[in-house]
Amino acid sequence: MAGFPHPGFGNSGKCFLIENLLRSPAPGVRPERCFPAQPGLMLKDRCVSQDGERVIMTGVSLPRCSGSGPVMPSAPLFPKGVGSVLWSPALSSRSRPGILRRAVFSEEQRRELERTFRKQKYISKTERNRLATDLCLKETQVKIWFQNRRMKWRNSREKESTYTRPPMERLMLWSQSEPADKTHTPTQTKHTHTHSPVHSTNAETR
DNA sequence: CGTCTAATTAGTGA
DNA sequence: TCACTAATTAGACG
Repeated sequence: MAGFPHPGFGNSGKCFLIENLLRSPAPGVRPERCFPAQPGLMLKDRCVSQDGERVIMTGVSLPRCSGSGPVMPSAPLFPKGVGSVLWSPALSSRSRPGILRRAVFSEEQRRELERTFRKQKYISKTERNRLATDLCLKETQVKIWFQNRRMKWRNSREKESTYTRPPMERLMLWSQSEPADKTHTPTQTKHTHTHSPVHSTNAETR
């Protein structure tokens, strides 16, 4: 397979767009503000909302649903788990194949994630759970974030060492920063706590 | 339009 | 079944 299981998706997939597929005027939606006072709020001037299908409000910026954030609307728009994207549970992930909803995490959310990442490149289940609830994200999102983050981190290190280090040294660095063997689940943290692999200071972000 | 990055897919391992 | 990597797709944004 490896291709795209869904026709009309993929390379030229933009042919029939969401707009077409699910066009909806979304009358009650004010494109110009997802939330008051939310800097983390991406989508500056559009908060696309199509039928509630794709309201991206990333940011709802829940600086912490558990109360410590600047603003939390009294009514939790996201009952849970959707700190960043608002999609109906019915169509989570793949109920609408070919349509990718991409959340944009708020600054707060990222900061927290980054902070955790700096300490541990691999997150344990418990930590993940905690972080997720803390940031009003789904566990999956946290997981994915860490995955992507690791990739990014690795790539950047690789590049860096490609230019600055002799090959041997690079290898050594690798063995240091990777959790023993990278090919299999480093997260044997099944129920134990994490094993912070090495906090290699370098969780560089732009 | 290029970059960043969230999400998806396929393949693998425990 | 779940998590991981690697590659890829596609949305947000400068």
